[in-house]
Amino acid sequence: MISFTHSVKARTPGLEDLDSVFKGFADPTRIRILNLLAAGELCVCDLVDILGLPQPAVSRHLAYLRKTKLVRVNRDSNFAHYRLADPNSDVHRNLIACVKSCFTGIRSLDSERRRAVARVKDREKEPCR
Amino acid sequence: MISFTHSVKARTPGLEDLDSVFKGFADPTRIRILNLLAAGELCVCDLVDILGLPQPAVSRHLAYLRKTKLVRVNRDSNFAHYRLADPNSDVHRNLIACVKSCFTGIRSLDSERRRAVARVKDREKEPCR
DNA sequence: GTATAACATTCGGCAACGCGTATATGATTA
DNA sequence: TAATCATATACGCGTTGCCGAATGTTATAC
Repeated sequence: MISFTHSVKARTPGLEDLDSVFKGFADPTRIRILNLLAAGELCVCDLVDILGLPQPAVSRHLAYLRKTKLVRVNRDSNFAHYRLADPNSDVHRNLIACVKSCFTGIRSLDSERRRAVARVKDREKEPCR
Repeated sequence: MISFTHSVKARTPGLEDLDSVFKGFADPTRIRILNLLAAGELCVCDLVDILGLPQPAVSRHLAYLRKTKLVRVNRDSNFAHYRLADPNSDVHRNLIACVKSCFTGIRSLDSERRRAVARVKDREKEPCR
């Protein structure tokens, strides 16, 4: 018998799913990344630029976020465009809503988010240089 | 000059606070504990009983949850009664709401919560044997 | 005072994490 | 083909997290 682990809708979420989602949020850098992606789709170079962190650090956290299914990638030739994944549980949905509303008020996140919004807007005109 | 680190209201929350809250949720056992405490106040012996884990394990996770300010204790002679702490940020508030609503539907959590509700009710009549 | 009960803390080991540095891969450009 | 750019992964290392077992602490019971 084949188990369709991809058909998210079919499976009732378990404790492991919850745990995984929260672990995705359990790091300040990843919180910053999720906050930036709340602005829209960004490529790794944008994230590196705004976060001011070494590229491998960002890439590793993105890998972690991919594993926990909190983000998804669009690969366009040699650019990787990341965005928030569509939530697959109530908790996930709630946390994404949290990123988009509750996170405002944390000063460092606010200013970064503004930069992300501007960058997303730029990308609409000129796609990643 | 004295810094009133205790007057929570005064300080605008930072990234570290966010991180701390999420780290509190980043473990399946702690998620289970928070889920149980959503039913009301419980003593350690109740938690040990319902979780079916060794007492030191529960105690250590409770210490962690205290450190992250997600729970608070009432010590009554030789019993320790734990309850969810009053949220001190939007994110915290949102996550507690999440515990009370979004967590329903995870089967293992549901059944444990029912046991917790019953236990809380028992305690109203007969306070911790 | 001794025993016991309810919790908390410590220690030792092991796995997971986060980071810096270096390197690999794959597409693009010269 | 060689060089370069964007991104990912590997390696080594210090840190943190979790667990079981043992021990501490405080209060009640005998």
